[in-house]
Amino acid sequence: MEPEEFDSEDKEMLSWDINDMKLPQNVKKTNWFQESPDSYEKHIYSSKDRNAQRHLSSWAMRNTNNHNSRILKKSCLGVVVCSRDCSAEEGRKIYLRPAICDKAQQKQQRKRCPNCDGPLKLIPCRGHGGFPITNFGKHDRRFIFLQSKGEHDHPKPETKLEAEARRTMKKVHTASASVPLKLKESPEAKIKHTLPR
DNA sequence: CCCTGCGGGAACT
DNA sequence: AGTTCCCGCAGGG
Repeated sequence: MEPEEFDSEDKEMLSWDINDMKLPQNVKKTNWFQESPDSYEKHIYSSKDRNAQRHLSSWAMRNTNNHNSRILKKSCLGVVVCSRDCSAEEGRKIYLRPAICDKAQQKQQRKRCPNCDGPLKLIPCRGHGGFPITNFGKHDRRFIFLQSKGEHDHPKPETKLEAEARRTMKKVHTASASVPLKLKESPEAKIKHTLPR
């Protein structure tokens, strides 16, 4: 590394904070979208970047209200692991993506490890002074500013796509066996010609 | 079903 | 008054 001199614009690129009233507008090059910032990081993306728009992250992040419509805040939910710490082939561990909404999360807790069928366990994120990592995003004119605070202290869960794939997989599995199980619980649901689950 | 953003309200400082 | 968490709602996939 040569001691390069930073011109004022470069400094501007590095020194902004999501809370600044004025964010840099003369950005030369935006970052390619990076899915999973691990630690204290800041990125500037084009406002056209769909991934950046959704703040897509391999980490399971849940929206949290900071009563600031300009800045979106999200916090990390951690990762779901097998409580037996089992290993799949080649020593791979089970790192499931925590469900985002509470209802789905409770349902998820009752499920079992896809590998060894043991109980699952949720490891909360404590990477930001003992609290979950937070991500902040601000859409400003031509750019999207994303900033993460904290360093995840747990393994990374499956990506959203992997988690989705897992769910639809299961659906296929159960659909193949058109079973006459639980016929009892259907008080009002009559001849609803819909798919089970 | 589930994800995502929004915003009211409560609790705490 | 500022911040953070909890919860339900609406839009969309």
